[in-house]
Amino acid sequence: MPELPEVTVILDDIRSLAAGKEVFRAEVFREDVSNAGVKEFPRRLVGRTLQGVERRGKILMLDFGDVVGVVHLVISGRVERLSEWREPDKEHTAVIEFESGPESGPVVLAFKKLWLGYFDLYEPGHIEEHPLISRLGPDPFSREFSPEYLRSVFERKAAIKGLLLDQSVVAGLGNIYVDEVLFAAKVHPTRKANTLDSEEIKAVYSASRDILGRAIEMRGTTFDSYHDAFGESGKFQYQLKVFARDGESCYVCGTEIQKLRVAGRGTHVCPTCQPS
DNA sequence: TCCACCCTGGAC
DNA sequence: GTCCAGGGTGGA
Repeated sequence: MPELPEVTVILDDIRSLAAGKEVFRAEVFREDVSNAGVKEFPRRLVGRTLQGVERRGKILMLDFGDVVGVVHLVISGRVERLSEWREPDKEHTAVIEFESGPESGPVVLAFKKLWLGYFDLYEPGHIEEHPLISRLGPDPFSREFSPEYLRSVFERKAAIKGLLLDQSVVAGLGNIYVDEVLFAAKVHPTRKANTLDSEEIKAVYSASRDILGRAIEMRGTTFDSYHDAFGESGKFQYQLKVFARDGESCYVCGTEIQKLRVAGRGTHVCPTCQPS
């Protein structure tokens, strides 16, 4: 479940492995993996050089000069370095081989399990045509993201959890980190956003930056599917206070962590620390 | 504002 | 064999 921290780590890996390298071979497994389709995908990438990488919310942006790869890993997607080229298949949904360096062998990156995800190609000037990117809210680490901003978007009676998951409100939070942020801010996920006082809004703001920042430092949260491009696990799962801890006791007060459904998502909460 | 749907593997 | 999780979309 790659959210902002995991995507950040993956991008760092891709940058260090492949930035400045030319694409030697590129293929997708199936027509629906990319908006370019099976035939056009290689035609538009081979021979181009990866100029740089960037993150927009949970989306990976790979800058190939005349072409931009827009990759969304959604839930199960991951990126892994392979030791050699292999044809894409159901598991290795998209595979890109970069040229060999003078001292290193070829760099082969597999974009795995893009089952609900995709590896779209856009022309640089047309990225905003992407339906999600055009609607993304501010990045949690941007200046735009502030307590004042949150106050303005919280003037709705929707559940706070649903709003924080909404990428047009904040770009990059997903189910794990929203639960953790709300616990840290001592706000119950079902609270109507417009009932938060300014202290609580500030707490949500600070917790978002703090938790995401620490998760990046620990190279993300690893459950079943996420590993970085070097196959390493993140360490933030050891810092989780509520997520996946239902039935266990709260580290702060000892109350049993509950699991409920909010905004259609499994949601973890300490009923004492986060009164509803 | 809510919810079924998309895809797949894994849990029962 | 059935059911569910997960992010995002599109229709009710």
